Amino acid sequence: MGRDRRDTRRDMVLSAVEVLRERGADAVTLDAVLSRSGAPRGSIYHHFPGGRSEILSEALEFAGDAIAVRIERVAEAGATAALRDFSVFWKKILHDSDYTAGCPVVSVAVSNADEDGAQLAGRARDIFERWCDAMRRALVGDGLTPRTAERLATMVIASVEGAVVLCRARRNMAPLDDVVEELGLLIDAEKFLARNKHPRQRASTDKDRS
Amino acid sequence: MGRDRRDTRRDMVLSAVEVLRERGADAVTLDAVLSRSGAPRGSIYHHFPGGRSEILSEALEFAGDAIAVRIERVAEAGATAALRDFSVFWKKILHDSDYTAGCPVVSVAVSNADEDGAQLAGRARDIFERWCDAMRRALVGDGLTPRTAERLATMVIASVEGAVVLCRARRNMAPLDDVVEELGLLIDAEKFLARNKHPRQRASTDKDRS
DNA sequence: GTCTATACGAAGATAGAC
DNA sequence: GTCTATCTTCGTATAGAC
Repeated sequence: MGRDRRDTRRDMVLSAVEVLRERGADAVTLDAVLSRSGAPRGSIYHHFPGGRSEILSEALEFAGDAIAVRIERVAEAGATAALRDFSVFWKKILHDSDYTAGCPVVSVAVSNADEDGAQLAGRARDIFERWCDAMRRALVGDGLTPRTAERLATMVIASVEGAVVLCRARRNMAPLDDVVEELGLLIDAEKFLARNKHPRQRASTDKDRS
Repeated sequence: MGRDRRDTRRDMVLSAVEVLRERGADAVTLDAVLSRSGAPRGSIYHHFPGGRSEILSEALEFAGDAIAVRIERVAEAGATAALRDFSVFWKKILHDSDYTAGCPVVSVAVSNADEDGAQLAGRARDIFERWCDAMRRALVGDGLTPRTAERLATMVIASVEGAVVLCRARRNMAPLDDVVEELGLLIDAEKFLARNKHPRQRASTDKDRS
């Protein structure tokens, strides 16, 4: 339990994250992780007694946590800053990978595999929840009501994640640029409505809630 | 080339679409398609000489085309109607599958597999493009400028697609409800800006375009 | 800790019988 | 058209040597 685990184990997790981003959960095979990380085959069950399942789970956790921490940190600077930082993060991923890499959490969420797939899906849910919550706090700090902030935070995460998928498909940054610009307008609009205390009519009536 | 292909072949494609929605592209195995459709094993290479690759390709095409036609049809009734219809479509998919099914095009886009994966990714791009274009025309019909309409159309597709992913993860409709409501506000805001001819300052300067 | 060897199953694809 | 082998490859996992 010391910290003699350094290179090999960490490299394997990072490689698993890469594969997860580029080719989805099903593509995170032991061979793929080994060839990427250069780790020796004999190290697999030494570092990960749970085998592939454990590697995949840890990769998801690692990647989701890193992004969550990032959002939470910059959220104190306000929603606009958080949105900008979130966007910059994905643009770097997209650019550095030449549009072959996307969001690892989305990858897990859309491949509801069999057995441990349910457990992974649950973790994906928690990670998304954490991202939304950090963004929501940033929006509350900007003066929005809790309910509006929650709705808008979901909008930010959903639209950026969707844009990342579109950017991969189109192999350019246009969708993310478009979404960020519209989100900026939307945040301003919500702030305006909040300042002027105009409880505009909403389309939905808060039914269908969980 | 007649039309004696009826049950078996079509059933296989429909089953492939289901698997694609629920478990991603890699999960579209011949066994999965056969067990779902009930088709006989010997029919595979009779109906699909290209094997698995051909089945997957046709499933993507079939699903993407159906949605494109749907958007294009309702787009004539305006952007708000198109958004509502698009949302209703996904809510039905989510509800009927108990949140186990999502967008088949996203599934393909995030699993950039090796060989024919590149070809599939190209098809996914075309399908997204077609969806965005139909939504863009609806927005132009509502009085928005071409550039604003294009940006907002991308926003609609991206945010709804992202919301579908979040709905699957959370197993409820809240993300989609939130996104649709915010999109309604955004469409109204853009219409207002267009009507009042206020060329507001934009954050981006149209660089980084493809 | 890392290596090799091996077992086992899943999956794609082909050949030939019916 | 459909079925039954069969081949091959790949991926997970284990055992035992070094």
